[in-house]
Amino acid sequence: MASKPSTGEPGAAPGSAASGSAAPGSAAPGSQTLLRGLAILEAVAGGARDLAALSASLGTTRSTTHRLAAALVEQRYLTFAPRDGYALGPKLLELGFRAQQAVPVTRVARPHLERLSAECGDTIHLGVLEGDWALYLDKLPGRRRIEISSRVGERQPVWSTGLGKALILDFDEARWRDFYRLGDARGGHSPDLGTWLDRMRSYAARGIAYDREENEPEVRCVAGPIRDASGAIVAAFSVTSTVQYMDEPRMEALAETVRAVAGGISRDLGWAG
Amino acid sequence: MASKPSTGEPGAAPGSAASGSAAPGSAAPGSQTLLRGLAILEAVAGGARDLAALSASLGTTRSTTHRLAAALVEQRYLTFAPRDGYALGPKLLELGFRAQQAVPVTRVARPHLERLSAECGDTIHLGVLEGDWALYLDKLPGRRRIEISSRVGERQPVWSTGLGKALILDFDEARWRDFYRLGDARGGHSPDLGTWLDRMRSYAARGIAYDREENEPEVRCVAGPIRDASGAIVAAFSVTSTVQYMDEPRMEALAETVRAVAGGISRDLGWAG
DNA sequence: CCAATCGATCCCATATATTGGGATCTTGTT
DNA sequence: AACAAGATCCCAATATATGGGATCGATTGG
Repeated sequence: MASKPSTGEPGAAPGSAASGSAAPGSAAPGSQTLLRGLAILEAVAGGARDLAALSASLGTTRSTTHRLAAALVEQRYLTFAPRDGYALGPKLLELGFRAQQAVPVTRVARPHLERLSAECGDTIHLGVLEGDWALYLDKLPGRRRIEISSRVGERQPVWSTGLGKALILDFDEARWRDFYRLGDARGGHSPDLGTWLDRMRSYAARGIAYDREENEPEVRCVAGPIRDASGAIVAAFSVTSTVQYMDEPRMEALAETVRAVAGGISRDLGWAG
Repeated sequence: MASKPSTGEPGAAPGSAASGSAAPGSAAPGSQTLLRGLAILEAVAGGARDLAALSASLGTTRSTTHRLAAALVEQRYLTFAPRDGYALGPKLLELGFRAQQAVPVTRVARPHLERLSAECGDTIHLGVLEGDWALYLDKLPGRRRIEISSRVGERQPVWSTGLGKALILDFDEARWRDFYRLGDARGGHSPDLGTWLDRMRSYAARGIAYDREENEPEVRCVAGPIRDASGAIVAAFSVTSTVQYMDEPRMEALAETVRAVAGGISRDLGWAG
């Protein structure tokens, strides 16, 4: 029955509506004890403090719950303080930190972006904020005959690209202005400050950034922010094409897709949203 | 079933060795499956990539190992990629981050330490006393090309690190001796007891602890204690670098900075000093 | 000050979830 | 094309986890 538990994540089709809660029917035979132990971890993460709360949360008796919790405490996955009850333990700090180091954004994002690329056929970029610039880390060419002139390792101004704008979506207006001013130094701005800020506000509200030929004529893109476990934006990706493939309706449709993919990558980075 | 009745550790794990995970005499009955699952997590953290390595590492058959690993993958504690094998999963990132947030000191200290990090560019650690050990709760890498080998969630001996010494600055000499003796059990002390106590006295008087290559050659640090509303030392942080960036004059200068930052954090915790 | 209460910890016979040997399948290699 | 390496699946035997209840320690209230 198991469909394809192969590649890390199910994900399947875009717009996975399904709830995130554990599906009761999900097959996981032969690991009840382990699964219950992990459930305790998540119950504690979710705020459970004492045995009663844990027992209720996973539907086991006090004895069982206690035994499992005790094992987790002994292994330092949980801590237990007589007054305050259970809390997440140092081992989780350690493993979480290791996981963070071992997992570059590029590798995590790759499969997601490849799926997206196969689906939409446009050029996709992945990038991070480096100083005052947007740095391109990865690029998936896409199937269109047109070529987007950009290279991995290249830097682009933040204020003018969709990807750049997605990277600074969470910043406050003062910092937005700073980034806009960086453009003044080198060549003209397309939109004036007021217009640009208005757009940024709307992008921030929607959680998606657009680029409607503001940077180069004929070139449009939709970009989404990628968040880590802390919720901070650590990277962004953009879907780019020429205006002939990117009319307004399609941009709207893409926005949903981009949001979904961005969420998927973020979750793989530990984002809980 | 002529399985090995020994629940202990068979051979040494491949790759990185010597995690202190296996509790010596402590038997945790009634949670074998859970314990084995956790062992898999740590084996992967220690570098195990494929089923064979995992099986060897915890002494179970392929079937069992696979079933547990599959459960962990399904719960997103691990990821599995056909080519690369197993790796730590996003759930660990999430729980690790939550664990960090759950410790109030970490949250309060963060902004202060980030400011300090931006200013000095060295590696900064935050830690607390857990039993007889200094437990690292947070780490800010710093901008130097050198890398300090330490991990969040890791434990270090108190007597040998600047951070550890800062944590016990308020203790009396009897307890200082106790901590010094803990070092005897495992390997040699750099300074003899008398010298060490002399230094501790001077550190206590100044309210700052140093580490002048006592723990590792080339590595120096300056550490300050963090106090809560009661005035008790509840945490400490250290600024670490190699000797080339840390000559005597700079250590003196840093002492003032560290004292100031430590005071700032302490005040945020309700300290009135 | 003692009784009542709440929660954690421990014990043990029973039922059940887990185990591991091997068959099978998938994927990459010679 | 056949091989090899590793992952995945299946099933009977039994070691393993389960939970009801007793115990213990601490906190609250009368």
